[in-house]
Amino acid sequence: MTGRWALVPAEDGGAEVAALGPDGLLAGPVVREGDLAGAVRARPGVTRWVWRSTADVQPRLLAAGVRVDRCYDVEAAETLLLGHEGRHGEPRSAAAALARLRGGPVPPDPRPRSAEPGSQSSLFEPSPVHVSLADLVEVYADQQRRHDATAYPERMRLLTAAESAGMLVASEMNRCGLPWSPDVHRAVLHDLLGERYAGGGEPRRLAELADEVSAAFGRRVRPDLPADVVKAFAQAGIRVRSTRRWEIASLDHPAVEPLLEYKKLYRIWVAHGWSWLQGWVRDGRFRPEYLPGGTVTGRWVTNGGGALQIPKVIRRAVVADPGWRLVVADAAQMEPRVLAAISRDPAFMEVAARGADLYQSVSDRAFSGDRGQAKLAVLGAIYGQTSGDGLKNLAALRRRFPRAVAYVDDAARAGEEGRLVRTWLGRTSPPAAGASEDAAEEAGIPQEVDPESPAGEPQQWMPGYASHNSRARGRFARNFVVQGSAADWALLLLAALRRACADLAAELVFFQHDEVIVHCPVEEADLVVAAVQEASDLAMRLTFGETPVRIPFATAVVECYADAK
DNA sequence: AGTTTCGGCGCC
DNA sequence: AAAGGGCGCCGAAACT
Repeated sequence: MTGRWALVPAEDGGAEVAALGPDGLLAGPVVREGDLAGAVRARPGVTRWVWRSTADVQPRLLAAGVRVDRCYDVEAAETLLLGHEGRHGEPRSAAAALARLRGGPVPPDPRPRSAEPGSQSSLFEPSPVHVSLADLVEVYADQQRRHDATAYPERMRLLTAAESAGMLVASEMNRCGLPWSPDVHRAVLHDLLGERYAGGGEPRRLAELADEVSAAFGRRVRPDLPADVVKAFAQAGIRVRSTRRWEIASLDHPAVEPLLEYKKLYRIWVAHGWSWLQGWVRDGRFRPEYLPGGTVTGRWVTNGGGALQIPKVIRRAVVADPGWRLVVADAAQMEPRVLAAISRDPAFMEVAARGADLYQSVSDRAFSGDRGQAKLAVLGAIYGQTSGDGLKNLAALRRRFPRAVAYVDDAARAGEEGRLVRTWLGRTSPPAAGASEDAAEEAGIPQEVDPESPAGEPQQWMPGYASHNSRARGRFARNFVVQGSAADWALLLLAALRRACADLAAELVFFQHDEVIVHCPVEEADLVVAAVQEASDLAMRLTFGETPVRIPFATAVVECYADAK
């Protein structure tokens, strides 16, 4: 009852299970069990459960109070392996993987369903094609071989294991939910927006601000309609291209102030107002649906509820249970530190080895103490800044940290040339739209001219210039290797933290790229604070190998999320 | 009438 | 001051 076991749920609530050998193939009989959770509970020695989809199995285990240490999510792994093989668009269901293996017709993936407040199911409906345990094992064994064919098999194995751990964490957080006080939320809304009027229209404060905007223009203007606002400014003799905050803010006009205030509050009202509260918070918990690997870089997304975009003012509503605390832990300068780890730039690693503010350290070495410039330069290198002071700053950064900048420059060049780039563990960028056209154009092959475009305008792909698309792909690839490798690390962090919490009453309740929240009894708070930093250090070693780089956490123990930092 | 895209802004 | 990466969400506008 040790080692890896495969599991396939049955229609009737039971399951089939079987032990796997070192080659990933069946190493014992297929056992039919009447109770899925019971089948797992009865085999505590299993080190890793291999199944089609965590989102399919894990909710049933959690409902029965069964916890597994590790799993291997075949469909998550299929997605990553296909990506590494440069086959991003192909169906990634287990059934599709099996069909590819057997040379049969490949079924398309089920369509993702749309977000539904309060729903608990997985993003994909259950696969329409049942995959038997024997078939699943066949796919799994083949995946093991495909790991060996990657650039760095050990890293790829770590990546699929980490993504699987992320799936476990996500389904546990989906079930647990984030402690949320509807009373506090309503108080915040009332404070900001005023009373609601019957009929669902704008609350009082928004109506007042709309009136102020109209009064300033001398006519009725709807501040939520960009076209109306642009027209109103034009009539006042001010030409604006859009109504974006940065374009409006500097204008000299009495409508500006109430307009900006309106936009700020309007957003809270529509995105996190009373109807959001009604739809997404039940029994004192906000339950978004986390989707690990939902973005191309490996960052998570949430399906519905906007959990990763909770406005700061609304965080007042995130309140620990009585006698419990929220351990809010924020990784300090995660992405620059990850760049240090993946580039192995000696000077940059030295800077990133310290717990002290990284931007300050960089500025001491390269910007005569100007922290702001150092931060702009570092972020510009990671994001691909193309103009302004960024370029000058980048040159200074390059002089002091040549390997770090070269690392992202190389990625940018690969992206511009339409080549794939990978994160440290092997998550692979999708081929960007237009890449093949640009490559052909650079090779001198004429492209079809868009018949809709005006004849007199120069085409974007005129020889001698990297196209707009090409440069955009460069920026994407540049960012991909850093953001994606940071996401690699974050998965390992979560896995380690989950392990630490398993010995406590503490629960992981929130994760947002470089920030985690653990909900725990007040007595456990100190343990959890230490566990976060230990998990960070472990994740760093596991992900990047021996490196002096550290990612320190700024941690606050609070009763309310808004009181952190 | 239903579906897709756009504009704007929230988060990292 | 303006600009660069990744997302989700909402209502309005633009489509089919």
